[in-house]
Amino acid sequence: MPANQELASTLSDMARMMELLGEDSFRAAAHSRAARAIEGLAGDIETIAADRGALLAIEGIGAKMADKIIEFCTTGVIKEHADLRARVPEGLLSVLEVPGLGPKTVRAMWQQLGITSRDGLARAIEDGSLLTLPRMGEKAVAKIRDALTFAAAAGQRTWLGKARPVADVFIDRLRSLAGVERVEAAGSLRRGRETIGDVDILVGMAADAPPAATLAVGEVFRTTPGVTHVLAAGDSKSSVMFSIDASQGRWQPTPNPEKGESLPPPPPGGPAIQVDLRVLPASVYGAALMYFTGSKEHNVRLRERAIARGMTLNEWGLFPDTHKDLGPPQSRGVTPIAAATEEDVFRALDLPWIPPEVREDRGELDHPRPWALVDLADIKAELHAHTTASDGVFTIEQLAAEARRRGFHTIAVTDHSQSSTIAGGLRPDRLRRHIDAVREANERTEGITILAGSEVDILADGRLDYDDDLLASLDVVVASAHAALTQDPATATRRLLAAVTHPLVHILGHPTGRLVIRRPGLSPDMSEIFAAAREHNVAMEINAHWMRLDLRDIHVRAAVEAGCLIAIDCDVHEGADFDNLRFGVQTARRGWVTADRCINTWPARRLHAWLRAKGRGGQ
DNA sequence: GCCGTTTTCGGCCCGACTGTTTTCAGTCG
Repeated sequence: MPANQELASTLSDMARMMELLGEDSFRAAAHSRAARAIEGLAGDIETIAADRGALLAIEGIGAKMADKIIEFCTTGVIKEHADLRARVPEGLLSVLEVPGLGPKTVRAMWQQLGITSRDGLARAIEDGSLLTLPRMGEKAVAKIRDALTFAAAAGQRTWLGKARPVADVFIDRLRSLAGVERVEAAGSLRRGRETIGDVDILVGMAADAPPAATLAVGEVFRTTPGVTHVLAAGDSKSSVMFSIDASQGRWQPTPNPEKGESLPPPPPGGPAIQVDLRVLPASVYGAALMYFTGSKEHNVRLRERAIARGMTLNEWGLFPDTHKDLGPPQSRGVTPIAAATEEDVFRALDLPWIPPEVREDRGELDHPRPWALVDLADIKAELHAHTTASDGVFTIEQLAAEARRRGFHTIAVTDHSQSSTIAGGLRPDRLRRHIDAVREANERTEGITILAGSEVDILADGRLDYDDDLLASLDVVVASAHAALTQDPATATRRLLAAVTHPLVHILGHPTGRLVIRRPGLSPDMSEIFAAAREHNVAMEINAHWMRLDLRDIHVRAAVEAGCLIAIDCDVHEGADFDNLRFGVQTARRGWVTADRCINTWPARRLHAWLRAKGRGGQ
């Protein structure tokens, strides 16, 4: 595990153990906050920690936390973490992950009943001893039993590309119901995070809609085909489990039984994701949408800002006082300053509308206004696509026709190189013939430019998979690492630097080779890679496939700050891959990419000139 | 444990919902 991630997870574990031990909750929260801050860093924590001042400059990290981080970076452990682990049973943290169980309840289970694992909890349910806990009745126990059954699925996050279609099923179904004015997905899905915990659907009802219409929305929601279980069914709030397709496309794991490998068992009831519904008046939709879009940390910042201006912000609107001792303002008849639209609420807080993707408490409230992030409609070129020559399903012409249909002015044919044998990589002679075929197709085709390229392997030692003469005959060179993805960071850094500094490389394809949830990939020193990419005028790819999303959001942000160009590519193998573009664009937006910074938005003339300049003494 | 256009000490976001209770504790987002 990369050091940043390991430190973040250590601090996060410490926070949860402190909660279980009943220690000061603000102290625990401070550790959680520090963990998040570390997770959001693009730079290597071990480098940063060499300068104590740099650590202290990170928001949420003070003197004591800095010492713990330095201790981690120099010794590999934090003594306090070990002390906490000695006091908290191993399996207790997994009990805390069961939905609906919080630190207070789990602590009571542990202290009063000796429960230290999910198995122990299940036994206490069956023998009835759980009922002896204070405030624990039949219904509460039934809920926990249910949650335990679904914990395997519910505790797991899933891929953005798996969750989005689920949201669309519900949105399409609810949109046309009587009284429904607005339907949208909120939460991490709207923010475009690479993994999704549950899907949040928000429905805004017209002012004249009768109460029955609201109830009908809930009913239709809960009876949607694909719903396997109803978790909650209130008037304005419902939760269900919805079955999802577990396939992982061309990355489907293929275990080798001879080596004793097997797939993990599916969770009981099959793979599923939780979907939550909230129904509210359209007159407060904006405030509610902000609230349910989050992130939680972003919301906290906004509320603090509201308080500093003598106002209160909640999901019902922005209110002109802070008398919280008198009860919620909306139930005291106080008229909100703003509530109907997000724009209204932001404006009343002296802010421009903030795109959902950047609402992560990473400085977005201090951004010089207004926001002008790259948009889906800005993308006019696809620079990474495969044909039947290697492992794609389209011929050159079919690929070009599909790209033209989607409004692109340029499509680059970049089949695999010889070392990617499993993917049907092209030997040099085949590539030469393929280049000729692409050029001929380009001559015959109207309305789009077809470029001859290659996705050339970066070999383990940093050499490219074709010689320079062959590479120089291509219009586009995407250099990608496909093998040896478990190299140590220093070796990986040298390897990728060799590719980025190669004079004929245009784009560094899926730079780390990570797969979301599945595989960590390389962990080179990204700041070195970005500095070299800027100097050598190489674009860093955001691979739009939801399994990859590589570069990831925080690296995109660092690349932008380093002055790099960004490419957003679908890595097309089949038609559906074009549809992943929205995930790539969302990831770019999460990294604060403007349209001008993204080469896929450039007009044909500018893009083609940039490509030609490489390797011919230009730039 | 962090942090400061109210504060270097004393705060730290806010409301809905649920299930348990006769006024509230815990969890969630």
